Amino acid sequence: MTSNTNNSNYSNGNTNISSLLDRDGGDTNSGNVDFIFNSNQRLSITQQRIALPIYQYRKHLLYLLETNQTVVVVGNTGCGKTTQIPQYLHESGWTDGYRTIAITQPRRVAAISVASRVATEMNEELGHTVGYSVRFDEKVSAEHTRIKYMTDGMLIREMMLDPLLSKYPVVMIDEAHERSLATDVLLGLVKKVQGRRKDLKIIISSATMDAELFKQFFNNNITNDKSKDTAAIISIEGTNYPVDVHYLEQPTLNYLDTTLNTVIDIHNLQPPGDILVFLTGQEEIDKMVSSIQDRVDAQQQQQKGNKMKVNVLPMYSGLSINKQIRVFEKSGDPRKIRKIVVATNIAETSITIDGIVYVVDSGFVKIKSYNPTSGLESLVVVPTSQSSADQRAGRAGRNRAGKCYRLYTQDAFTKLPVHSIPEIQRSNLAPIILQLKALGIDNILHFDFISPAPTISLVRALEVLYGLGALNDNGQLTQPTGHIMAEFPVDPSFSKMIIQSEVLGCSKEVLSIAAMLNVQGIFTNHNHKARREFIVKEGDHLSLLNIYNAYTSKSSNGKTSAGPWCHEHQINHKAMQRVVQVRKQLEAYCHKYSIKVVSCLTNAAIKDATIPIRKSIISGFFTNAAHLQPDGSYMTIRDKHKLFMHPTSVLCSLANSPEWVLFHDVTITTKEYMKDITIIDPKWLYEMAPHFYVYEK
DNA sequence: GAGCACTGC
Repeated sequence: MTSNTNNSNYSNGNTNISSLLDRDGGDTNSGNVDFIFNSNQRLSITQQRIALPIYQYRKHLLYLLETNQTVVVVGNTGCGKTTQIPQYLHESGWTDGYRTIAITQPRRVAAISVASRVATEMNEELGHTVGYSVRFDEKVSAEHTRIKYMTDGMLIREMMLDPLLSKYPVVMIDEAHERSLATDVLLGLVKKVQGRRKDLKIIISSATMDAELFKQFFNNNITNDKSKDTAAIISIEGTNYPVDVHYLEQPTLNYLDTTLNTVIDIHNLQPPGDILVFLTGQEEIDKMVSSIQDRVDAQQQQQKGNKMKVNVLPMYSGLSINKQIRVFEKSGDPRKIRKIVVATNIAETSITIDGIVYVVDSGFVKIKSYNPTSGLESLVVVPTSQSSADQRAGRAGRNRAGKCYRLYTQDAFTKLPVHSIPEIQRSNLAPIILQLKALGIDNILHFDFISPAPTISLVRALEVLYGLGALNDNGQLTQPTGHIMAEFPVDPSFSKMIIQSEVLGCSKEVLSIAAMLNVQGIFTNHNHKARREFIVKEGDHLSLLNIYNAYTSKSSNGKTSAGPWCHEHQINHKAMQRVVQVRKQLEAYCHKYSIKVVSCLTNAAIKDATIPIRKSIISGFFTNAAHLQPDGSYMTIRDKHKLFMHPTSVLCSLANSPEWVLFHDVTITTKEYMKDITIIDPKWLYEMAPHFYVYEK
């Protein structure tokens, strides 16, 4: 992880919110166009661009793109690839004839911020020559936009309208080494397009370790003659400083104790410089933050250790924006106060914190895992991969030479997997299989994924899609149901439930429930207090609807009382605003496909309005039905999996446990818990999913 | 009576 140390373009210490965004292009520090060199000399935009490491490779890169179909660009954050390559292509004629370069990003903030940065560099308004396209937000001009930043999910969606990507002479897939689900799908898709469009150029931006994998995936040369390769790799030297990596001599039994001791040792023995600690989750991090603070306080009271003050801060995505921003603020004079940030993996990929000199790596990460047999997704703590560990270490070398303390032995490091398991190998594949079907990919089992999706996950996904009525007996997309389901920007279970709700006359209510379930972090306290204040005895889905309706009665028609109302009921206002936005988008899709938005509450013919709503939910989530057992637990009907009711469910407060329930999802902690649960009549299962449940007397 | 890594359409 060492690289050249003789570059001089380190920036000054200003930090602001734009540091939230982990971008290359030299702006990781100030986000302003004018960033300041150590000589305090302000440079013109042109001078800044020329100073970026990638500039020296400009000609070579353009040459490789002329002579290859695919170019893999390897370069650290900071080398300028994301902001500069599209401009080089634009300047050298690739966008002539009203053509556009597409650059995909795994995250929406990144797409927007890079587009904004590049527009500024080109002295243009955003949305003219340079634009972006992300969910809920788009700034592009059909006529003028030549460089378009977008999320990878958005480009997949565009392919439904234009399968050959005919607008684009070049597609650049950025941050491909992160191997997100959407990136992996996109890699397979663009390779397929390249087979039909020899003129389509692909640029993959990747970290060092994966470059060869990407090259081989796109290389069409079947001979041994390397001069006939159709893919090439170019390495850009980065701007990172060397990082000294330290390992434990003996493995630790308790990585949390070792983390605490290591942080205190660094603080007492090492020169000024901020510390970044990698742990696995919220609870762990909050505890560690107070332990570190307590230890430092204690030793200062005894007048021992380092007299420097500390500013210990947590960082994880569940934190409110205001608290997240504190991580990027200067703590004060770095000689007098040391900032210690305790973070999840969010600090490995999504954000860059300035001024970090020491990294403490626990060696663990919490990731999503999927069990195709039970169909359940859960979160598990696992050791990191080598590339992940190197990425973490690199966070210490952004401003000057740094140190990384790995809380495991060097031997253990060599035994770690080189790469993390790509998301596609640990996810429920039903949503992406449906999208691929809609893109005309018939033989899913033979789709060319860069890393193969597990066959059992594929089979399970096909089975669920068939059960939902999206695929017919021949595995083809049904008309119009399957096509409509693929278009909706939610998982197929949700789109099925929405389509069904029109038939049952309750689409207005079901849209609200779908939107509520699609937004995270609605409740601001642990026990979900508001659920009980808005309890509906049939269960959580209807209680969520009740909360949504109560919220909109406060927020609609220009009323301004929604904020205080949210605060009073311990509901996250930002999350509710997003619910409204998601619901609006879903309703727009309903109008597009002539799905009537009707209410069952105003329909006098419906005696119990909760019944059509609950039946609609079953039509999408019929796999998640469970039956009460004598010991108070539940057993899934499908594969006899033992589950418990989560204490935040409103059904927990009932005197008697309901016999039959439907749950939205499962979380595995001390036990396996069902979350968002609704009481059902088992007869409805046969009614709504006859192909899945057979009636037995 | 528990507590949720990170994203995206």
